[in-house]
Amino acid sequence: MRIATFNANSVRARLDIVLDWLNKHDPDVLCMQETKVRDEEFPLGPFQDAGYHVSFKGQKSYNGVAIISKTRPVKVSFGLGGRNSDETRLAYARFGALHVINTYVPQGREITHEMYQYKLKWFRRLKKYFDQKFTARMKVVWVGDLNVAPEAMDIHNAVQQAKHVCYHVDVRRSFASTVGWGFVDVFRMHHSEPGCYTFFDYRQRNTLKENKGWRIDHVLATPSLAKKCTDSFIDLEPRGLERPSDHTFLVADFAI
DNA sequence: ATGGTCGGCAACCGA
Repeated sequence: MRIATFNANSVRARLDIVLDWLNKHDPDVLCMQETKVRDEEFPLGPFQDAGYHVSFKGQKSYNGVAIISKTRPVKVSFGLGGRNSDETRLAYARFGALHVINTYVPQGREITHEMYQYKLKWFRRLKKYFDQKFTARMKVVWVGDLNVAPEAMDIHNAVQQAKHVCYHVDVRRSFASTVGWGFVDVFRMHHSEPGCYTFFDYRQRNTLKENKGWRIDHVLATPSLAKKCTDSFIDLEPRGLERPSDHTFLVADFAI
């Protein structure tokens, strides 16, 4: 079972990249974030033609999540629940005993911005969501653009980023608390080396060439599932293409 | 400190 995640930054603009990638890497599940499209305009046909089922929730211009899968999920839902459920930031799908949660965590904008507080709160709400819906003994996988570099080794220039909304000590604590609900970072499980990144800012030059990136996309699995993770890797290739996304594809393989 | 580049969408906002 291959599970992958990709922040598309517009599923329509990256459609060819995603379809080519599906064809090449043959994942069972691909979670996408920032699809940036209303549901009625989602390019469903091309995915169906490629043999995939798609569960999606989007809006105009911003956010939007999709779970692309070879089999039809038993159950699908969107959002954290409650007020400001953020349905275009969280997608859930169950495949048999496997529970997949795909999130596009709020970026936070600035440390002083109210969206940063919203981001910290989002991690608390998400932990509660896990508490209410699952137990850490179940096979749960949480993937997506989580907008947090958990450790210094997850950014090329950590010392300069102490006040960045994706690395500040408070956001790392919030993230760690939610991870502490019962998740294992399966990418780190297979890669202890530094210099592994999933995001390369294209507002700056040569970030990919000089490997100046951030590891802010993640695959996190509960222990019983993590135990079955045979490999995880980052595919940098889409960054080298003509119309790259700033994010890469992150893959995890499970012997289930 | 600033600006750099994208995508959506039609002026800027978000990243």
